[in-house]
Amino acid sequence: MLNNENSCALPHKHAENEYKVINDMPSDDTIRSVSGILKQLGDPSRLKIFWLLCHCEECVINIAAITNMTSPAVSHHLRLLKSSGLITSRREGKEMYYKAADTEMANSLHLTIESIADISCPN
Amino acid sequence: MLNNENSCALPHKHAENEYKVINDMPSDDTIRSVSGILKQLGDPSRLKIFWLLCHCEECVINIAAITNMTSPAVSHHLRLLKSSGLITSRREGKEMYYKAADTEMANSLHLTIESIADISCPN
DNA sequence: AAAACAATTTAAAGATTATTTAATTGTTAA
DNA sequence: TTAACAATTAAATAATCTTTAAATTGTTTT
Repeated sequence: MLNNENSCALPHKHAENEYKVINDMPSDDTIRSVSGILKQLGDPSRLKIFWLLCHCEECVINIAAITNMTSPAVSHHLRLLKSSGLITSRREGKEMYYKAADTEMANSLHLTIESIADISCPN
Repeated sequence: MLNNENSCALPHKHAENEYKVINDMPSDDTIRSVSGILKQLGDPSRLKIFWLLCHCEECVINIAAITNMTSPAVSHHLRLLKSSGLITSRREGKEMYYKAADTEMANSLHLTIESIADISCPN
């Protein structure tokens, strides 16, 4: 058993619970997965797009117009958001419509965003 | 009044509520602020450090040992987390001790992280 | 005061990511 | 089937960020 109180792998011994904490630590895969999701919304352009798509369904050129970005840039971010499972798309004629995914993850992140906005910018 | 139903600034008119949504859109400052916070935890190294510091107080070399990083790298990430207000520090002798800030923001983000981990990695 | 330890800073390298422009694909309407 | 519009892709550039190695600062102990 590694990282227990006897093997004493840590340079210093401080807290009593620190080896228990290390044992409960999320795996690298979990860390990567969670940070991968949060990274999506850590970019202001994508956060703006995601917020918008939480509130209405829109086509690419409208998203570009609303967010002051070019279509290719929007397309790039939409692709990332979609492959993270945060948004979905459908085609109708010439246009692609995007909206926030109807999932626990997307809904939960939407709430988190509003909450952070309230806490950090209490206007 | 810009972006109302008459000025018709959008290339296409789709949803009925889209101009209402645009009017309610968070300011660029708010978007930057929220994405700035989320970006902190969008990096796997910082997420790991923050998770650890949500569960115990630790000194820099222990954090480095636990996360398999060098001290300078840890120091760099600690500085970013601290200037975002997510962690605090205190000196005791030669060592600097870090832990998660006791704020609504830090607590809320901790819950969000655990929630995302549960949703995306249901082990 | 010197030596040892802990942490930070700096500068540079390496890696990743965002944006732009141009070209291309897909769909509809003339 | 050609023209027009919407969206994506590709290549290149620009910008940002992470990590490393070396040097420096701060604190304690001998």
